[in-house]
Amino acid sequence: MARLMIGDLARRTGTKINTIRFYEEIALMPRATRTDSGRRTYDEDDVRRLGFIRNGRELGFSTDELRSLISLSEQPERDCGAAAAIARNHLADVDARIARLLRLREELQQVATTCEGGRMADCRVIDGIADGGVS
Amino acid sequence: MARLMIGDLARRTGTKINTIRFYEEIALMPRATRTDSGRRTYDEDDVRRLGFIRNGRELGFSTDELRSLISLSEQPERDCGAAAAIARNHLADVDARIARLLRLREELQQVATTCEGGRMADCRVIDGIADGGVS
DNA sequence: ATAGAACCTCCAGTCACTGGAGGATCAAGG
DNA sequence: CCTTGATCCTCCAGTGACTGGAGGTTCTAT
Repeated sequence: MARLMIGDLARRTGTKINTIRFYEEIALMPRATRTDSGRRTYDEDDVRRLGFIRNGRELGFSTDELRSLISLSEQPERDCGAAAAIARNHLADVDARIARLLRLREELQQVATTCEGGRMADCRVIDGIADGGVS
Repeated sequence: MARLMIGDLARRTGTKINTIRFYEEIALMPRATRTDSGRRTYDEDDVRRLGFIRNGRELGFSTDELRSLISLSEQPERDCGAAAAIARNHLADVDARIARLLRLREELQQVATTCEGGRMADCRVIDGIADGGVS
């Protein structure tokens, strides 16, 4: 069972070494076992856990959300509804952001096409974004 | 011409007072004119500008992006083509953001809906995030 | 024996705010 | 005129999620 050094774990998961240490500090990763000289060592479970964390972060989950998802997953007998709730909540967030961005997109497009070859004084960019799709 | 106090501007734009002062500090808002006793006063232009900033921020534009858009708009004699180019550029940004969020949404929805009322041991939320959409 | 890679801790900085302490000023009521 | 309470001021510390670097130790290979 070759134990992994922090650099190996970093390469395996595409995570910076400092970030791994940071995750340990905020208890998102468990406290790593150490060699006699004090170096952190890891195993395949750690690779999976860190992989989960990285994916979760990329999907926009906060470290708090990930912490609760992880601790939930460590109680295999518990009901899964809480985990689903966290995901649904996050989904609602994403939906709202998409909706706002679509409105902005429309504004920007209008702005970009009606603003050809005039002077800035007549440029609708600022007003367009100032309205922010709250039209 | 009743001048607005910082609290009025805050209410009008849904911005916290401290945030307005912070925007002044980082030169996103101009240095406010002051009363004799040192209180900041604002007018309708400031309301519009702050509205623009808030909308832009909510839509994911950095303060740097907002600053350049604003400074462009403050050169009324300049050719508007530059602004249109920047607007198109931002449009491309927004398109990319929307596309990314739509992909994210799809994954999240799968994750959130395939997990109804089981045990954590079988929870699809955890697996879904762990897979990170590499499905 | 030694070079250099990889590790360690600790700390400062980033971005975009947010909150609070401690103090000044203003408008209204008594 | 005085007091009360709201509003304002400056300054500073903290947040989340990292990132980077200084200064020092340990491991591995030649």
